Amino acid sequence: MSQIEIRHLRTLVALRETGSLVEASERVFLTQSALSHQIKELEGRLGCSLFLRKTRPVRFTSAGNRLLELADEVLPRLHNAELDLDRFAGGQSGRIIMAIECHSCFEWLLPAIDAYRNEWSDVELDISSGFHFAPFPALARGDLDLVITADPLDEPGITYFPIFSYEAQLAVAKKHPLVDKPWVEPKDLADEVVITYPVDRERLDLFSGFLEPAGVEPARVRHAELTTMIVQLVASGRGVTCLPNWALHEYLQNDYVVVRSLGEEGIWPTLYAAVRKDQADAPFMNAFIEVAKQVCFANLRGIVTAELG
Amino acid sequence: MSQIEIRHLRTLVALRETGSLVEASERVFLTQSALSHQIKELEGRLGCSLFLRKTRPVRFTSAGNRLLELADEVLPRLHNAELDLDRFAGGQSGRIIMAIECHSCFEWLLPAIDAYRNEWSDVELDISSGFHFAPFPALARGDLDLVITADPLDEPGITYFPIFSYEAQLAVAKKHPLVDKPWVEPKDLADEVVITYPVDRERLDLFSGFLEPAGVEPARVRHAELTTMIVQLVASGRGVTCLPNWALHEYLQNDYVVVRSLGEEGIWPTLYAAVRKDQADAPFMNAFIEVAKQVCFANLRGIVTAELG
DNA sequence: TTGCGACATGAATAAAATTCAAAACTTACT
DNA sequence: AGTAAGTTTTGAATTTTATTCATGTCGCAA
Repeated sequence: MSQIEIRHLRTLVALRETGSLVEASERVFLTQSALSHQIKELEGRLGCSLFLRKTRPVRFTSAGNRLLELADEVLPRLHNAELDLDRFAGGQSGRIIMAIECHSCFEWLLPAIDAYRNEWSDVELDISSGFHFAPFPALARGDLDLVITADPLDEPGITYFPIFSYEAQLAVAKKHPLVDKPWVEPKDLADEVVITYPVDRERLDLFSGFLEPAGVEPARVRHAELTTMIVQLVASGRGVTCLPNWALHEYLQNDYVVVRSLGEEGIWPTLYAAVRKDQADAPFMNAFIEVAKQVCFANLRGIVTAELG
Repeated sequence: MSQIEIRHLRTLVALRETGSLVEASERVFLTQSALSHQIKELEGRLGCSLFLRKTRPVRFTSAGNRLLELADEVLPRLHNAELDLDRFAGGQSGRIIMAIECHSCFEWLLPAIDAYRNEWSDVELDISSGFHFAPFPALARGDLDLVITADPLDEPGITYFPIFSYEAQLAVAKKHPLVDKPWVEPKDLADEVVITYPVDRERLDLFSGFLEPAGVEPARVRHAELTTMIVQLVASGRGVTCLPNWALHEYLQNDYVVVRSLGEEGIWPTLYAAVRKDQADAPFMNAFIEVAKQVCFANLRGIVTAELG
């Protein structure tokens, strides 16, 4: 089947450059005899001779020249591929396909990706929208490489890097009765309309970390896609919402809404980058997480450093 | 040293196309075990894994994808080269570097080359001007592939194909005394100025086939490069010359000169194409000789079919 | 659980590439 | 011509590598 091997191309190139089997053999770190056998066998398989040996330097036949042409096309590409692979092997390059559990995280993730791409231009980057339902199996089997999550489950083969912590705050209209309370208790929301992103409750701090533990169900849950839309509904008194403090910051500045902590201590989720163990030490991956942290701390108001929980 | 082999690229492509080691192994005519070993070893050498096996179809890592990219660049080129080499092996293609001993032969050789090139466009063709002195050693060692000669020496490893025979005729001015003789004898030229191409005497029919056997030396030998120039000198009575009848034809038509045979029978050299034995049966080579003959018989007046001498 | 399909593994085997040692050519020089 | 130096060829021995065979393991679905 496969007649020609890389080895043959290397031999022919060495032969072209040196002009004799003896010198070519030094070049490819083989004995001259090996080269003689090697080429003889190739010529046999190809059915034509590749060069004429009775001259110095050797003369290539048309067939030999055709193979040299092939070598000139192939060997540099091979070399480049090997260089790239060395970088993959050294963790200098790789692929990061991400998914986010935290809906508002797009706001800082996109700038983080942009910043990272400047330094690590040949790392393949993408955000996958396809694995919202079950990101962890996808991460484990390699469909994803990084998941932004607030719930570090203790899965084997997954490493979690903390990014930052924030307060999940309740936002209410300025004239809302809860404004008078220093903080919110779960039962305060029993009669409220709660406005959320259209995602599972487990992925919402308000439910998973506050209402469900207390067994409280709000009067109604209403969905909106965009953060501004949610805040607008809240500001006009159609309900309350729970958002990260850093996402609410600008609306607070503009005096649209009032925010209160959930419970006396407040709820302080931590965002983690979940990564497969085999990539956890790769420089390109660590660099991404570092860049993400830097971008967040530079741009988001109200977040704090997190320790590994 | 050489990490990646063609075989590896083929395996990866099969794997991409089938999605599993089992099917890929059928595709490359190996056992599943062989592929497992092969890839494991490559991964070890490269220092990174190439694909994730726990999924169907298998997922390639960035390194795996990089190798597939390489395969897509390399394998088609390899295939093309193999197709070309098949044609070399089958004698459907090759190289013809020619030299001519017969100085006037450019006149028919160039049109012959043009005609041949139409049909055999990827045969490498060239006329070498570098081996006028010793074309046969050059032919034997492969610097040349074809020599046009009138003297088929019995060299081993060389095959001669006759192209055509012609008469080597003496051209003289219309008022020259020799016009009165039906043919020329060697001694008739003892007092003449002979005009020739500036080449060795052995390559001139007049000397090698007529004067030297008779031990006659002309009064003077004068050289000119171009056939027209030679004929002009002859026409104006500055000397006589010997040229192939087909080269003289047009001047005869125009009544510039008169021609006479050398001896009663005339001298009838035959032009041969001398070819190395290993190329003597190659279709591309036979085709060239056939085309050359056709072109000659179509364009040259006065030539006759030759038999192998 | 069990069974099935797919991949991994280790030892055995087959195949190959390479080396060694010697011979056959080539070339240049005397 | 004869010889010496350098180069390629050759055949057999050897080493290395690729492949197979026979199991073993793992994940997944019934």
